[in-house]
Amino acid sequence: MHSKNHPPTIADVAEHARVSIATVSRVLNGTVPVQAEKAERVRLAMDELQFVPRTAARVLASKRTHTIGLILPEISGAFFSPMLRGIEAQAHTIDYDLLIHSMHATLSNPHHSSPLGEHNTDGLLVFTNSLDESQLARLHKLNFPVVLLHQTPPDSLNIPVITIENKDGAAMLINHLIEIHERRRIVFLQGPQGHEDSHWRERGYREALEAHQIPFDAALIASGGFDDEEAFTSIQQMLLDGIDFDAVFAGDDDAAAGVFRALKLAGRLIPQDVAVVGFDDVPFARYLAPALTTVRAPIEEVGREAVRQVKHLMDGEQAQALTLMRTELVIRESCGCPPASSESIQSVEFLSSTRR
Amino acid sequence: MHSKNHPPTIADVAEHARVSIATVSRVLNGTVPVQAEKAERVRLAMDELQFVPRTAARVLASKRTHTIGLILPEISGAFFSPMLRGIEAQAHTIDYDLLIHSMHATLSNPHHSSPLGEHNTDGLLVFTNSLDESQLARLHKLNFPVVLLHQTPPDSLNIPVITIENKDGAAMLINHLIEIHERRRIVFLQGPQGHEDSHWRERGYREALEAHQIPFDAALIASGGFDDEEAFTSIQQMLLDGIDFDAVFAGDDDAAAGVFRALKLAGRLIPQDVAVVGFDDVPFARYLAPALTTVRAPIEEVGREAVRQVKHLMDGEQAQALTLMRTELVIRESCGCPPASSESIQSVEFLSSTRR
DNA sequence: GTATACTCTGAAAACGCTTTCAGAAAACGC
DNA sequence: GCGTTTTCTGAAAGCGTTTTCAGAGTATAC
Repeated sequence: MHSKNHPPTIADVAEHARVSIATVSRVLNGTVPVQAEKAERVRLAMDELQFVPRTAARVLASKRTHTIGLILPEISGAFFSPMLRGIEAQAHTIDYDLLIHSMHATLSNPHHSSPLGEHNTDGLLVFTNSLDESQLARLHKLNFPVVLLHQTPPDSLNIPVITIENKDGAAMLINHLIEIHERRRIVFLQGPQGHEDSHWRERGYREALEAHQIPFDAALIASGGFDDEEAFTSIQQMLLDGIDFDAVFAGDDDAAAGVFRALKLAGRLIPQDVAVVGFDDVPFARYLAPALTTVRAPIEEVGREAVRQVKHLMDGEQAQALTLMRTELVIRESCGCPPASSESIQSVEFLSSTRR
Repeated sequence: MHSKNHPPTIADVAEHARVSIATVSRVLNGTVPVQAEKAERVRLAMDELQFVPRTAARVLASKRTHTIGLILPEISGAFFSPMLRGIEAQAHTIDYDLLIHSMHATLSNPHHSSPLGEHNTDGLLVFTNSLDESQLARLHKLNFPVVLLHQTPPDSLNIPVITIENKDGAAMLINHLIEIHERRRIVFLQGPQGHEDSHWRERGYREALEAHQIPFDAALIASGGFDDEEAFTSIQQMLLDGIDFDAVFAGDDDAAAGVFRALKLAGRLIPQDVAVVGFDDVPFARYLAPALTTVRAPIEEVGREAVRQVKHLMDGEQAQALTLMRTELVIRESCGCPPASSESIQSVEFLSSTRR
């Protein structure tokens, strides 16, 4: 027989089904109607031969990769998982593959040509701090579908952005700290250099201060890097420097965890001595003790939306220039509020009904 | 000029550099020496034309995709991020792309042909509970490079596995609970159905019990799903059922978090009333209160090693049939131990030197 | 019953690379 | 100097699909 040990190609299927390869291709893609009987023969042949079309050949011929690329600076932090989850889920729904590329090494070794880009993917999701302006400009000039995550594009380029209401979220947090808990000396821990989320959170922080006539004090600003270790070190240093503060806005939840550790190690009570708030509401935020007051960012939804927008672009449609997702204050205990009433009532009822 | 609006191909470069396309290909891949002067011309032309080789064409011609596929059941939990980090980093180091595919939707819709596999990737990393036996068998028969993560293959197939010392880790935990903290009624929260890590952890749990002549009590086994919500519900139910226990081995750290919540809600003190231990030592484990005693699994290293092994396979070499990574007991406070002495000493010193 | 319009089909031309093959040129051995 | 290697190079043949093009039937309109 023709049982070569090569995997079957479309030609084998065609021969087996006594049709042309064009017809096989057509039933494969459903592009054009095929006579029912022949279509059945083809389907049968594909089954028998265990035919799986070669992606590369398809891509080469059709010029579409059916793949979305995701570029991020590095894979770390509690933030990352929900976001990828959203992206992957949505990509899957629209039947696209997902190619992931982190820049951690590439930056140091720039000659290492990035394989992501206009020929491996139909569209790109670019997380903040991953690509520099010139690279973005090049892709944009090529009219290549790109969507930015948590990063507004350089002025000249109108690349769609998905991001969240950082400023409002931060302001809500700081307002709460000032108005409800009467904090005045609030530390802000900045995120990584040039990180836009951090920029806007700081903006919200400053505006909230200003709105309450609290003068801005540069001594209360430090670097947290959206990372618990860095935040830990920063707070330790502030303590060492004898800087006086009664609250910390940690920049994000990961950093908040580091703040918790530094404060506890130093014997400061949270929230009595120092209130601490984070940002993102990552899964573990509720599990810090005291439970972390933070701002809920719809991380997973950001991922989904990004895929939706890049799909528009890939389909040649218009995409939304800016998608700004609402954030929501999540009050727990690290700000000084009592445990959520619903939970405690439930707790009491639960206890009374179970303790015999 | 010949400034078509199509992106440049190897032919354009060849023309520009006045050489044949074969020569261009050769300097591109460095397969065969090329006269220095010509090579330079080619490189120049590539630069000027901003030439980027089409991956699909390369793949089709060379039959190698330079891509590793990762298949997992779903993207969730704190465990996921470090693992992906390891995989991505190592893939990057050996200059491979990474294609990610989660099965969450595919399972419900099996006709949705999985695009990962023998034609999109040169090798596959398969996380536990992602592919069924028949699919594994097919890939194995094709001699396709596959490495399993946290899952031993069906008997007949000798597919390399990377996993961790679950049984020993669990036993260490239980021994500690019994010997140091004199716990006798230890709950075990199982992971997802058919999850091998869970199986071995239970094995370790049972053996440790047996070694101390503590009878196994089926009432102390419940489902935790490696997930905080599920663990929360399970413990709540046990409390409701009036089951008596003095410790919980949560199956993994995510579940441990859920256990914490259920216990606190019910007013049980950790570790006084109930000791709690987890497994994995995910980043947030140290931030639970009390800090979680757990077992450190080298998650990131598992990812790296998996890529190394699949690389061997892809290179036609032999791979290690079983890679069993050592786990390590991480004693913190949720078992009943005092805060780590090194930390508290440091803390005291720190305090005394900073408090003026 | 013929002209016109559809519907379906196969041949063949891309798609943009890698790789084989054989030849030209240069280097070497004696 | 004249064969014999060795080194480099270009022509051309794939790789396995999709897609265009034109043609063969078949249905529809009159």
